[in-house]
Amino acid sequence: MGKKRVELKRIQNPSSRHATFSKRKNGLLKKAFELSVLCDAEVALIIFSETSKIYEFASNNDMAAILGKYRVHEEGTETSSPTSLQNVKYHESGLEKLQEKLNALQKKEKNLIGEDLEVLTMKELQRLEKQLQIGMKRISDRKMRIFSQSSKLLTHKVRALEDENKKLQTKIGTRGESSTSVQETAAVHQTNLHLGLNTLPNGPSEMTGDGDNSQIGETEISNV
Amino acid sequence: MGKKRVELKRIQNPSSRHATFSKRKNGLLKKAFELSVLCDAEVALIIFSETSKIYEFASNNDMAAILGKYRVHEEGTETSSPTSLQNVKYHESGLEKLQEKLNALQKKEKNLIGEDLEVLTMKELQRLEKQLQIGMKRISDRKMRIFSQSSKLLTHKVRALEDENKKLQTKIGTRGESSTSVQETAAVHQTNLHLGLNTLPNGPSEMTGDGDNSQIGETEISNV
DNA sequence: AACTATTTATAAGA
DNA sequence: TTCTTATAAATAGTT
Repeated sequence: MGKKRVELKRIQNPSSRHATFSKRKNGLLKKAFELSVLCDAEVALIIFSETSKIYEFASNNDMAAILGKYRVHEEGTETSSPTSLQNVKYHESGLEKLQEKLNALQKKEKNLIGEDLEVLTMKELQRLEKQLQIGMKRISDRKMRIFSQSSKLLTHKVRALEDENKKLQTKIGTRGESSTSVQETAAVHQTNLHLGLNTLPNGPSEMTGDGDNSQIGETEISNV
Repeated sequence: MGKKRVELKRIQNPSSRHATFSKRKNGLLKKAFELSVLCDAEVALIIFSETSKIYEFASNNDMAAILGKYRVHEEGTETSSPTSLQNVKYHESGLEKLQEKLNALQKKEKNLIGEDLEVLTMKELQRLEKQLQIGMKRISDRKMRIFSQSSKLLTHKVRALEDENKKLQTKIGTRGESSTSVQETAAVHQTNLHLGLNTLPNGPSEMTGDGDNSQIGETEISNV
């Protein structure tokens, strides 16, 4: 519900993702509360942000009660056998699922760094390659931004120093020789920066582009 | 959001209360799902109707994981804390450490696909880039190997067929016309293979080369 | 369950 | 974060 229809997938831009999270989290909490009041329902809502910050709502302000009730209901649903005490612990704690998750992630990561590729199909390899290209592009962009920022800072510093120098010179009444030396210093900085960029394995814009270079703008750069 | 503004209190009329419950419950579940997808957040939502019918949503379809994480967070909040049975279980099972491992891995993976780069230093970015390049190279090699292998197989097949065909021809005593047809068949196979290579997003040899393509030799290829 | 008139939520931008 | 505004969504009342 905004100025544009939004696609149902992870919002790529981190800052707008966080902004949206903040807004929608509040909306969700509000609606959970409303449902509990209007319809006299028991509602428990737990939200973890990307950074694992927690937000919660529990009708009647009693999370424990609802979670307890939930567990009872789950027991009725369970298909599993009369598990041993060990197994109960294992299952209840969610260790099993976590372990699986971890394994999956480890496999994925290995693939990303080019290991254990033997089991992958051609299609999967293509997908992986694309993913890596996107990663490379983003890293390259990020590096560019850092360079831009440091270049900006240096330029500012140089200008400030130049100004101050001029003032000092007029104050003292000495003129001529040192003025050029300052400008040379600035030139050296710029040259070094430029060389640094050129030695990068890939120029930021030469990647197999998905056309999304628009992020590199003045405003973004200032966010470094 | 309807024809009339609604007061925030229990809806008195039972049937409209139930109707509203049904509608809003669906809305809430939908929005919980959306938040989890759009913002990559972990969301758990449990709803009990007046009649204690249960409705639930858990991001990643893993309620246990979120409730587990919730318990851990609560621990940090608790003023008193002769840890509950649940908490003891959590620690005993080593879930906490696993959780940490998982978090670390997730961060790493995000970096690999070019997300959350903001916190990284230039040095880390460089290292990451190198890692990705290695991954790309290995994937490229792997693709080459698969192609080589399939090409080899086809060549063998073609030769075998050619041989058999010749034998059959001499046996029957028919000569001349079909001999060329066999060679045409072989040519078609080769052409298809070549086209297949060309339709790839990136030709195997056009990668951002660091010049080290020497590993792809006959001996290596036969190890596929 | 479907239909709309309205209210709400929220995306984008400052 | 918070505010504003344009617009998309949710949903109250009704059939």
